[in-house]
Amino acid sequence: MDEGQRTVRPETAADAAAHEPAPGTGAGPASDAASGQENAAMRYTRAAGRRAHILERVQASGFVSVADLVADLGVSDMTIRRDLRRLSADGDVRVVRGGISLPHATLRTSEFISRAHSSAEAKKRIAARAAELVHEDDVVAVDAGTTTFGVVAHFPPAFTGTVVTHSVPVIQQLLHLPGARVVGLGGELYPPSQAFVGATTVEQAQRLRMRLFFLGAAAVDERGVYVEADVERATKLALMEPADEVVLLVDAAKFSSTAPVRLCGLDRLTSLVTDERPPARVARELERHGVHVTTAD
Amino acid sequence: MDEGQRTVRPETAADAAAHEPAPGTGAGPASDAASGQENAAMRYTRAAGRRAHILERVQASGFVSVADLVADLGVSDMTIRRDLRRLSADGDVRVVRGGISLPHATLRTSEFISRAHSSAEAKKRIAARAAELVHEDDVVAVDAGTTTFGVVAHFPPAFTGTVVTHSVPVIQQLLHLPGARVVGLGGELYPPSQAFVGATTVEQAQRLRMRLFFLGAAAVDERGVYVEADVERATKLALMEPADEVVLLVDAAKFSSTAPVRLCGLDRLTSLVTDERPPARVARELERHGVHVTTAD
DNA sequence: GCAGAAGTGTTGACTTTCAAACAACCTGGT
DNA sequence: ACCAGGTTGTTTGAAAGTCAACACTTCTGC
Repeated sequence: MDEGQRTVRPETAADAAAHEPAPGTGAGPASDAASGQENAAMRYTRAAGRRAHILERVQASGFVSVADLVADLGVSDMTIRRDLRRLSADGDVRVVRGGISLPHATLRTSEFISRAHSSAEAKKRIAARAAELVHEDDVVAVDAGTTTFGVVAHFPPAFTGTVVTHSVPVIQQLLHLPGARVVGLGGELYPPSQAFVGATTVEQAQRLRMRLFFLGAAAVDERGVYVEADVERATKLALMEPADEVVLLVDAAKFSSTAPVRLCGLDRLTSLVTDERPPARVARELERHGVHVTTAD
Repeated sequence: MDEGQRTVRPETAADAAAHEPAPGTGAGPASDAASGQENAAMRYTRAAGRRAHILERVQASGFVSVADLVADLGVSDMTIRRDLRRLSADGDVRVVRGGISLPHATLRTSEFISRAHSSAEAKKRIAARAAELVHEDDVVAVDAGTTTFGVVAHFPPAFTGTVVTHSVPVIQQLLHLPGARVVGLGGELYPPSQAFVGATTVEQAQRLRMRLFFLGAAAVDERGVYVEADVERATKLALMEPADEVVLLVDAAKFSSTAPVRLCGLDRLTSLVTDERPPARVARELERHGVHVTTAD
């Protein structure tokens, strides 16, 4: 480093000439420096625009570093830092070492997603494998639940089909799949599964038809599939009915769990995706009903 | 600092005795050191538990610093850092200087909320003032839109009523209002407003009744209220119909905007909350129809 | 015009974080 | 007992981020 003083200072084209008009006033973004045509009138409106850009950045990705902003906006790190301090005083962002993140309140993707990490590894593998069943132009329904939630994240990036769901986290996730058409089922929010349930939900489901339904459950044994509550049962059944294929996603723990409400028998399933081979008795029964079992390892 | 060597090392109770059993093995969280009873069998299962805790933290708040985790978990910064590297390799978090944040994909509260900051100050004030109209045990509907979105954040913390909405961001926000009963209207997702619209949505709205409806709009003049698209119009009308009071929330910019679709006349409004006094012609017309105008300053 | 206000860039000293290398330690198997 | 493999704490030097003070430029109001 010949002129290497310290760290992240911006280096626009006006670098060779050390003390030129460039320093002193914000030289503007790199593009300006190159084109050289800059309206003097807009110079001092820039601070506000910069802060807007910073907010966009942090809200888009949850965190931006000072260095990134310096590169983006073509101003010095000190200027960025002063903007940050101001934004933080307004409560819009939280300043942390090296950059900013969203303030506590804004974010909170909620306990739901954190629960999704209880057996994160297994669920991730299951979800990835299940997502392989989805065609780019497909009509699929996605159940509420942590495992099924993961499937959406593994959808093909070029997905242009339709997704039906009553799960709030799934809807939220789908906002970022630009090509997808999303049909949401309304109803009353049932907090334990963060999904809409009730008569209205069932009614809406009955009007639909889809090729695939990714089903979640609380427990599975050789006699059938079980869930935690009756309200869940009604909604799940309503979504199974109009689906050509029902794919059950469960991690291995579900084979040794119990849950109070019986959803249906194993004969209602088309396939099952899990992370370990099911116990012998369950496996035998699955085979008897022609359920296709996929083990994601 | 008498023993001040460097930085953030943990300082449990076993601090005075320099080279004791404590260093070398993870001494466990501070509580363990105090109670002293620790099961030897679980010692080396701790790494996984630590990583789970870290995930919870970051998912709860969007960012955690290494220093925080050191204090929380009572291990050295290097250990934390090693955990972080591993989590980041799994794609669960993003390591940034000083800590971790959620990875790009997980978060993305989307452009929507960032748009909410276009005239952030004004909208925040409007939202706060409008939220004062809400009783603790109330039935209110919330329209899609950046301004109306803000209202939910200002609901009384002890709110135990019912909220009806077709807006995804609003639903998401309501997940964190534990007392609230949430009725979501399903339908087809309309990306520009991140809300559900269509015949199904309208139909569901027609079955409801609420005391208050917080309405958003793209433009207002003395002849009425305007929105951007026809699909929005149908949904908004369907929510106005069953509401005892219709409260329109608009920032002052909307008085000088134009939008192509006429929603309704000013006579359909009960109140209007804005940040600057409306232009004379609009104000006169509002008064003529008995619309109560609140200016949030 | 001119003085003050506001916005920036620069410098230099300081603090915090990072990573590699090593040593100490636990656990499980032979 | 002892060794291999994994986990943790410590040291150390380098890299990165932070802050206050100062100098300069442009804008605003008089």
